[in-house]
Amino acid sequence: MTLKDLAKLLQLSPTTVSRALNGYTEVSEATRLRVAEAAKTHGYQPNVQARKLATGRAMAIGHVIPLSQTHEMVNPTFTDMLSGAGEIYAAQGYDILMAMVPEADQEATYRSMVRKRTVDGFIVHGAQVDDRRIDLLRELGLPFVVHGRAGENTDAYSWVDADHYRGFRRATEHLLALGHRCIALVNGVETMDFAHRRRQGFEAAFIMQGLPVPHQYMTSGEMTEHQGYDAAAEMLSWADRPTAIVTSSLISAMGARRAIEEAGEVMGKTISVITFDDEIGFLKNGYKTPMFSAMQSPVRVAGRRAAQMLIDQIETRDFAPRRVLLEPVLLLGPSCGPVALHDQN
Amino acid sequence: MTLKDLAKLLQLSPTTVSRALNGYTEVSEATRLRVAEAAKTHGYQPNVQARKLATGRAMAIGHVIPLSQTHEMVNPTFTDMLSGAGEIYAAQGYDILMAMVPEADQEATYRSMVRKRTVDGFIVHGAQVDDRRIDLLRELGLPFVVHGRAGENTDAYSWVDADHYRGFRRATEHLLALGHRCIALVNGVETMDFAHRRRQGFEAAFIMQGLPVPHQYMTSGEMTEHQGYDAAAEMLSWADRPTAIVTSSLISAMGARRAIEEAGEVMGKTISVITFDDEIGFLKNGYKTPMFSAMQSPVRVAGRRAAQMLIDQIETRDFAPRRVLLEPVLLLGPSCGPVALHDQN
DNA sequence: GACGATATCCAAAGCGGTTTGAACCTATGA
DNA sequence: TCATAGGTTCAAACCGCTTTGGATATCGTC
Repeated sequence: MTLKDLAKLLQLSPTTVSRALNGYTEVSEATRLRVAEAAKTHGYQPNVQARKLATGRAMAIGHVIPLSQTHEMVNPTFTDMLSGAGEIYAAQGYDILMAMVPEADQEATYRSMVRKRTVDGFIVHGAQVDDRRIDLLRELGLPFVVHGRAGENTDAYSWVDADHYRGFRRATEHLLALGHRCIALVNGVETMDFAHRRRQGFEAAFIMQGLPVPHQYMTSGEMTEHQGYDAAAEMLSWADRPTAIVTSSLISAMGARRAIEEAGEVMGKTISVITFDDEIGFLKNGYKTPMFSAMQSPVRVAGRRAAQMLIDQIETRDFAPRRVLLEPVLLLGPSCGPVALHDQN
Repeated sequence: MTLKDLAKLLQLSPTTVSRALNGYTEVSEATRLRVAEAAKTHGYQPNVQARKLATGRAMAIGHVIPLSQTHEMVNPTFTDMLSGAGEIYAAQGYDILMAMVPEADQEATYRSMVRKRTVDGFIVHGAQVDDRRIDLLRELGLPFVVHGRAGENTDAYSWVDADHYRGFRRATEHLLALGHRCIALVNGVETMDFAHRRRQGFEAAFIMQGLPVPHQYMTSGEMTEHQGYDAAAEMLSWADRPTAIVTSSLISAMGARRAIEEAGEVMGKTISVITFDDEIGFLKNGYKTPMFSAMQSPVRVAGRRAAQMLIDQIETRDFAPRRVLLEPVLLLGPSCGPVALHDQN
């Protein structure tokens, strides 16, 4: 059942039928209804490829996911980000065109998607402090929204990001207020923009109170269980070990907790832990009550916001930069306590 | 730069240029080279929409990811599965069209993708024991490959799956050989086909040795850290507690380990743990040495196999069912030991 | 009654490829 | 020498939709 068939059936021209179905005004209400009804009863479904060819629009959004070169690993937050975005796309008739490619092939992937006209815009994942993709995409001309930011100049493109700086500053201030001074940071890889901002927030908390930044307690790496474990185990073996740990993901926090327990310490009593929590589906911070004190910022929400922002740009053709900064919620759980308790150490 | 432009430039007809680029034989080698060169230097890239319209092929594979109705959560293995498949797609010029939709909307999503001709085939994720999607897809007529299987009748469709039954049987036999008799199973949701098979494997190990199946130690649920923790914590509080635990995912195993340590037990000494490990990127079973004894079956490999299988079917138009059963590797780590040590309990 | 405005509809020309059917050469064999 | 076959190339139709630029009918207005 093509448009032509339907038109013939209705004794109308394809033009009119097309217009009737697409809500143009130059069609009488009567025929519009007639067409709509016929379309429904005959199960007419426009051929998407043909429409794309005619309109030049792809009705699809490109998501190019970087694979970390070292371990071909995908950041687990990506799934939830995408499912958030997917809700919006589904509602507005856009498809998700996905590619998971190593860093090195990214530029080629973007270029090819643009040349092939296979998407109307991009969501950029895994923004680095110094991210060449921003310039590339500006050059390519399609609208895009960055999940995260890339370095200092954040005016020239659209983005949706959590306020990692404030989150980590506030978390650190919270620990300082509890009397902690030896606070460790188990951060993500700091070429990633979000990790860079988190580190700055962590440092700012000390600086603003005139305290020295505890560089000796600051580490960074891929956010795995083992990273948290190794970092915590190492530092807990020191004579001047930290009394509190700030981690960058729930999964590192779980590793840190393991090291803490193995060292015979008690989380929340002798060692405090606070973590960032993206609230991804299969890794909950506790079940009924929270397991860790945490800065929460649901990545699913970021996905929704980014998707809507991009679609708005595509449909209005207004590519002026837009921004959304999401404030993490500071959730107090049982994993933090005052420093006083472990004085005797 | 369209085909027509290129043809004019070369003083050839669009027909010839098209044929030259697509490897038809009715073109002399000389002109083929000339065309190829011109295409490259002028950066000609065929318009995908136009080609799709003309050929009727979409050059895209549909991945419809089910969101668990309860928590809108996505199985974390999916990312790695997809990145495995992505390698194959990229090499063969296929795109990934993705949709994450709640159970309830799945049928509609499949139907719409088929009607809109937007994909050439499907990969089915998250197969259930009783999965209506199989019949639906057979009815829809596009080729598809199931990641996993759906119940007993596995002849009528193509699939790629790990041998969950054998994996769990062998793991359980291993524990039995170590003298364990009170063995717990912390399984996934058993409406999922893989979880169902795992349970059967677990039971078979007992049955084959004439031992009673320890139903009181068998639980199932969403495979989260908390699931592992809760199940282990609960059972360890019993008088006749288990001496070993088989878990369905690394993440549940981590929860179980937490409960074990909190209970003052020592994993691998007083309580043994063995787990299934999909080898997903960000959740490694240990770093240099394994953390858990495990049945390993990399989901990334399953992704590659499934993708290749599907593409073969699409390109040969031979939809006869094909199957790949992947044998899990049994990896012995420090989390398992003989039962003798905890006799005094 | 003529005219412009408005509402409604349509033929035909794209969009950018693929594919069918035929034409044109050139070499081969009778 | 001519028919035949094989190797190359092309014009034109087609895929199914959108959109441009009228055409036609209706209506109010002067």
